[in-house]
Amino acid sequence: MNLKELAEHLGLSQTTVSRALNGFPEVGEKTRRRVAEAAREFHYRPNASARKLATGRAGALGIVFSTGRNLLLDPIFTDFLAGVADGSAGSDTDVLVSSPRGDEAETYRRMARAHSVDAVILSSPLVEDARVPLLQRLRLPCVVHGRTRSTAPCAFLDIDNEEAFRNATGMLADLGHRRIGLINGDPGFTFALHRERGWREALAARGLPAPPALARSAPMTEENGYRLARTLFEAAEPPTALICSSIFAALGAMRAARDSGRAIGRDLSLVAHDDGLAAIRPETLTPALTTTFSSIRAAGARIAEIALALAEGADPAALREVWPVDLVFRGSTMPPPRDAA
Amino acid sequence: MNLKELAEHLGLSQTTVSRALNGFPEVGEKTRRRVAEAAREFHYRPNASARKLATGRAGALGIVFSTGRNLLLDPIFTDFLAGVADGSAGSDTDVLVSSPRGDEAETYRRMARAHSVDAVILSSPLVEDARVPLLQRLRLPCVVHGRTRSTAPCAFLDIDNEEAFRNATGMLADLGHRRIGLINGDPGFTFALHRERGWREALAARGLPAPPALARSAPMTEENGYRLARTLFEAAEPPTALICSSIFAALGAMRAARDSGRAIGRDLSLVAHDDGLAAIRPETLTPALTTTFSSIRAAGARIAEIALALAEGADPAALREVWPVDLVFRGSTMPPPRDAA
DNA sequence: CTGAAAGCGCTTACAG
DNA sequence: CTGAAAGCGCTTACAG
Repeated sequence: MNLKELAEHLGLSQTTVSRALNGFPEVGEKTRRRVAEAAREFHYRPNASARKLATGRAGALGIVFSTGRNLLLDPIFTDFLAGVADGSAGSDTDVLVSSPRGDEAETYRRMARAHSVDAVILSSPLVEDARVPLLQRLRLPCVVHGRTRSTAPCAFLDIDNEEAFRNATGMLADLGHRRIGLINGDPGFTFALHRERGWREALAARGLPAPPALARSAPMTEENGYRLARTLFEAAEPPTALICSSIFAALGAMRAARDSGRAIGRDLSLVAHDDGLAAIRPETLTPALTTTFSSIRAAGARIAEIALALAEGADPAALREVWPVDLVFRGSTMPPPRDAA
Repeated sequence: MNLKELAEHLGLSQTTVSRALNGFPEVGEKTRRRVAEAAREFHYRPNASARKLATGRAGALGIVFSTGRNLLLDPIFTDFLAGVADGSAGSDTDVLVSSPRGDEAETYRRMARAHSVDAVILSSPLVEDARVPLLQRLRLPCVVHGRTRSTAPCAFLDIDNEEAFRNATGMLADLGHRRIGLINGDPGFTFALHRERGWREALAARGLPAPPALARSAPMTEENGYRLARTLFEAAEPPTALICSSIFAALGAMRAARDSGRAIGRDLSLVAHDDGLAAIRPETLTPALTTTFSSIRAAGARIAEIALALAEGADPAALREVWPVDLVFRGSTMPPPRDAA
């Protein structure tokens, strides 16, 4: 059943039916009701492509899987995407994911020229991220999950990584730790930069050294968490506390601690950033893990809303948010052992 | 730049330009080259919505995040989706993910009536899955990742879960284990049913008992892996080997083993199913984990191809594949300890 | 408050 | 081998 048939059935014009369905104010109340009734009865749904062509809107938000960055490998992306899908479910806007064939830039160009999306969501931004100026040039509205260096005319939603890791580090220092290691994500990513900065500042504020050797980074897998923790433990003066940028790295660090005879909590304090992944809940581990927590799914939902607003022509400058991050204290953090202080 | 402008610039009709661009055979070679050249020069891209409207194809594959099932919580979904995106990258078909607003069935109805997708991909199928008959009724082609009970007129790609777990169980039994526990996914899912069947058959084939108490199931999180393993260990005659349906559950089982003083490999043999998640590589754990392995990303890519074929009108009956699963032997599996036999 | 008609940008019989 | 024209199913000035 299409609009024409529905209109004929009702003895109305397509114009009126279309207006009634789209909630235009000038349609009479009884007409509107009749139309709504019939639409329901016949399960009428406007053809998505036709509507898009007529309105000029693509009716979709785009996300490109960038093979280069660690996005693909990142299990938390499922939660993020679920959030985006949640956030856009209210509108009739689709979420369109695509894999770059060849060049990632080419994929965005294609999107722009084919008008297949109204706005783009950028994940895992680099400090210097070429996608931002590219999208600018293509006049494709975009919202960044995270931030890039330049406060380019771009919307973003980030969590306060700097403050989160400043707090976590400060808390550990206040417990008496003097050597606090950092197991971070790849240094090109803004979140990693911010977290290291938070770590460094908290140490500096307390007059503690922040030697580069204490801050390591690599893609956030279990294996890398293990490897980096081992490296840190092998130092002449190994850290008594560790902060990990992901729950996966934390798992690896816990394994490294065990392998080197350290009891988490007692011999080694551990804090991890938790994105709220259901598959691994830090509060259920032994011991329960102290975390900096922020739901990545909630972020995804809000990002979809922002993208939708941009698609409607909202001002990007007004759509910039930095969310606070909770520090959740649990059993994995204690004062350092006597002999290590 | 649109088709009309491009045609005017070339001094040709829209018809010819369209045909040249779409590779129709009747276009002259020089004309085709001229057109291709100009299209490249002006970065011409046909408007996606217009093309869709004209051809009647939606140019998209649909995936619905079903809040009810564990899909959302499943980190491996990222890998699957990346595969789907890979597999569809060659065509100009988008992958559209959506969150069900309200009823999941309603979401499919909407997709069907709005013609927003050409085919649907179904993840995490239940043994009895209402989505299959629904999609049938809506005449929306679909491909199942996994299987449902009824060999409904539906395409699918599954891995041979039964054979995989039969092999793994058989291997453990051949090493001398007599009590082999199973930590499985939720029993409503077909993969869980098949895995339990494989486990049961391998035991039966060797005259070993397969008491229901040895086969546990729950959503495959670290915590559940831990909890179920604990339960199994508390039995009068605890298992000397465990097979886990996911790497996350295996992580939990390893933790439970440690907590109960069991050394993996020596005191407790462990096998896990590995989907090929980059964040946790079983070969890098201590000890390296024996696994049944199948790349979920590769499956996603093939599923996209199948969905594309269905969208072109291919016969679903010809598009059914069951992939073999590798059994990769590593350090976590050994003969049981003497005193436990 | 309602309708006839143009237009969105393509594809594709049909005619030559 | 090429083109004029209809049509895909909507939305939306414009007129009444």
